[in-house]
Amino acid sequence: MLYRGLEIEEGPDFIIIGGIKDFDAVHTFECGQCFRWIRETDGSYTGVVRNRVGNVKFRDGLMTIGYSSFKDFQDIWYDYLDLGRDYSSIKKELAKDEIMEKAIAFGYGIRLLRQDPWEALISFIISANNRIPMIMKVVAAISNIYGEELTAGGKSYYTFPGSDKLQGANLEELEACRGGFRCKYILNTAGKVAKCVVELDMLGRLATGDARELLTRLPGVGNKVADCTLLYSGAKYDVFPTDVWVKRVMEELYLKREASFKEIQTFAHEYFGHLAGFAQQYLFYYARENRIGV
DNA sequence: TTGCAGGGGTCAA
DNA sequence: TTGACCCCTGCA
Repeated sequence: MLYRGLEIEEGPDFIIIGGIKDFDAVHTFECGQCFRWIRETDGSYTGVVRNRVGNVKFRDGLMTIGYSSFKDFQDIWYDYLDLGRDYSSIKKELAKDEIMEKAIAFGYGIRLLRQDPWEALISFIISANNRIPMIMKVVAAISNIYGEELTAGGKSYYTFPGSDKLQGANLEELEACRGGFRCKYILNTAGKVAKCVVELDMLGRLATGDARELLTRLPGVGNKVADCTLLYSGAKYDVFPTDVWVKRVMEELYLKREASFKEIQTFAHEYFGHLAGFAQQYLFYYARENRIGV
């Protein structure tokens, strides 16, 4: 059958999708935007989105999503994987200099996942002064303890717990997830989100600056975490999350000198405009994998 | 084997 | 503007 220009074939416990361009599983799941997709030995990735488990494989232009039905594709995967967006035109518009050309050629299959803003928020609070394998472990531990169990392929998976659930956690128990000094941020942020002091669902409707300001009211959330939350939940694409890697690559390749975070933000805003978020992701992946500026 | 630095940032002084 | 911060890993 045909769904929004994609050819879908439905199996007993999987679907096959044809007609997807500009996608690569490694690029998308390992470019640093998400922390819940586990690479399997066959090169596929298994993850939990909302209350569904999925196993994504992409080969020879065909995507297979295991543990999923066509309805799951309509309800979750199409949006989550951002399949409705024309990345070819984005890349064409961004590849206006040699640096971006290289970065895009390197991470040509990156798609910005439209993650749950709450999960992205907590994940990036955990990312502060931390490393990716560690972030993944902490997010998994929180899900295992506070999330709900799902079963797929004879294995257990866990949903990411909502703010209502996490706000009721006690600090000591949460600290068993090895989040360290970030645990108190998580707990306090969960309380504020559960009480709707900050409404995550309305972020997309605010001006970018206002959305960022709102998020930074939450404990453990500065500009970097706020921008990651906005970008990786698909709320805003004109942000340019600037961490040490992005700072390095911008200094080395564009500014040709040391620069402050604010200078880099200003440059990115003017140079990449409404596509700044996409540019950031290509650059980050390129810089980190090639250790640029180290 | 032990010890020490440092990591996708944020907060408080 | 500067250090501390949990916890873990890598490397002397």
